[in-house]
Amino acid sequence: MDDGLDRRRGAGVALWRQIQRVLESEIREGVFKPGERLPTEFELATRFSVNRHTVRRALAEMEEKGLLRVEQGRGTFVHEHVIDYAVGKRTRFSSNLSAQGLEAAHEFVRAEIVEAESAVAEALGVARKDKVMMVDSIGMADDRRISLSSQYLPARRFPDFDVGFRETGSVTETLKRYGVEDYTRAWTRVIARMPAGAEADLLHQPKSRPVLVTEALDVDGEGRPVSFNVTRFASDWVQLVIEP
Amino acid sequence: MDDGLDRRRGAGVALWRQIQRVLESEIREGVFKPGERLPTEFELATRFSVNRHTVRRALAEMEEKGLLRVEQGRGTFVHEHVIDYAVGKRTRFSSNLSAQGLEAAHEFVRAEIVEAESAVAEALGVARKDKVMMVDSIGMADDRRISLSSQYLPARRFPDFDVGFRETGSVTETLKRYGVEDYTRAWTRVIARMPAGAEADLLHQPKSRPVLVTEALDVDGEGRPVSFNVTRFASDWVQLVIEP
DNA sequence: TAGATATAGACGTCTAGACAAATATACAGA
DNA sequence: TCTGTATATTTGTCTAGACGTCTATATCTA
Repeated sequence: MDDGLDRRRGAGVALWRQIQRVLESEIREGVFKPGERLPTEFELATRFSVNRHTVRRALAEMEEKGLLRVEQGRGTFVHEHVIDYAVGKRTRFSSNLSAQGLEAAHEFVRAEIVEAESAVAEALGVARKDKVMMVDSIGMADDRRISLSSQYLPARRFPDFDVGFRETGSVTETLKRYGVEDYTRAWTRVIARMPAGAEADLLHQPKSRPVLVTEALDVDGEGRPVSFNVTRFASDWVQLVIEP
Repeated sequence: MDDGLDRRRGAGVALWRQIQRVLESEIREGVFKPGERLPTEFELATRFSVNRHTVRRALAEMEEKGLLRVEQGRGTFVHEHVIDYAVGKRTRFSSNLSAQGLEAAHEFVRAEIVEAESAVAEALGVARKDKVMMVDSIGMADDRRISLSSQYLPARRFPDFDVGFRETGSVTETLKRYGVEDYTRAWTRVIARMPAGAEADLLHQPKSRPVLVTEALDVDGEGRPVSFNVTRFASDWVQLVIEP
């Protein structure tokens, strides 16, 4: 049976590159659809009559190109639509998603009045141990969990913020109730790291996949800190696009 | 002798990751300097008492991160300074390099009056088979060859352009002799491909390393095409930074 | 019925060896 | 002295096998 490979030595194209080419064209042609699991490494090795390591080399290249998501213990999946999440002056969760035809929602997780620890205090311009409202929520794109946010707001300025947020499901709408008609992004920091167990659980993702973490400050029209946000994005689904 | 590796199974960090970490910190600490060849895979495998494939896995990650240049048959080298070559409205070879503390120069290769073939004719807005001046030159950054350009200019509008170019070594200065006080970039296209044999020779690079090829049109103040450029950049040394 | 445990499935790591391909170097001959 | 050829060096490819690690599913027990 012809597996489409030119096995001659000196043919000039490594077997693993040929396998990559065949699989990439099958993805392009819709044989494997976004989100769908590819045949296992063993199955592909059998199909192409090559060693499993040869197949793994082809899959590794495709993963590097962003075509595949490879998950230990689960399988190899055709990558689905990666969300371009714009981070700029007017970073907005909902408009970021609706611009890409996705339905945005927040799932409230919990809210808590806590004492500001140092990074939070410094960002919000409050004293250490001042009360801040911490609101945890999950960002949904269509039916997928793409982010986990911890939002900190000065408790005195925004009492019962969580109540309004649960009612409106929108940060922007809730802030308006406190007279903050608009806010903008002061700064954003970005790192990548592995999620904590609870984070992975809340994001419905494996512990072995990284999260993209942003720390950001939003300020009101007078430049006063409104909220400090720590957001963990599921990095398989979201890429940040930095707008100057 | 302690090679710095925790070989216990279940230690949680793969051997190849540990090797990568050791080598990366040695590069950071200046044990291996930019441009310098690393010990061979065999030597590293012996040093760390691991299989050569394990070393190759570490080196592959470092290559992917841009830390190393790996050349079949020659060796593995610490990557040197990669030039950020800004491509925007005012793309200029010399200012791109001097902004990074590098000395820019062009080496004239050859000039020839040729008949415009279709891509050139279309870009310059001249008839097929109209005469155009084709000037080949090599772009130098300090003492390194980073680009090979074929520049096409309408021969009637810029007669003997090559003479002025050889005298000034500057496209901008030569164009001023013809009353073109300024020019801007109309469009740029970018692809990557493997070089032809002659291109690799002229760039002093192996045939096995890709080139980044830009096709670009420069226009004068009235929007009239001035030159059409095909530039092959040595992709090991140059990355394009696209400016809107 | 729910939770714990065991098993199966799938990818990840490491070793090992053989041979190919590209480049560098040494040597021979004109 | 220069060119061509042979050899050595170094990375690249492919096979093979064993075992580790993570996840999913099935089964057992309370």
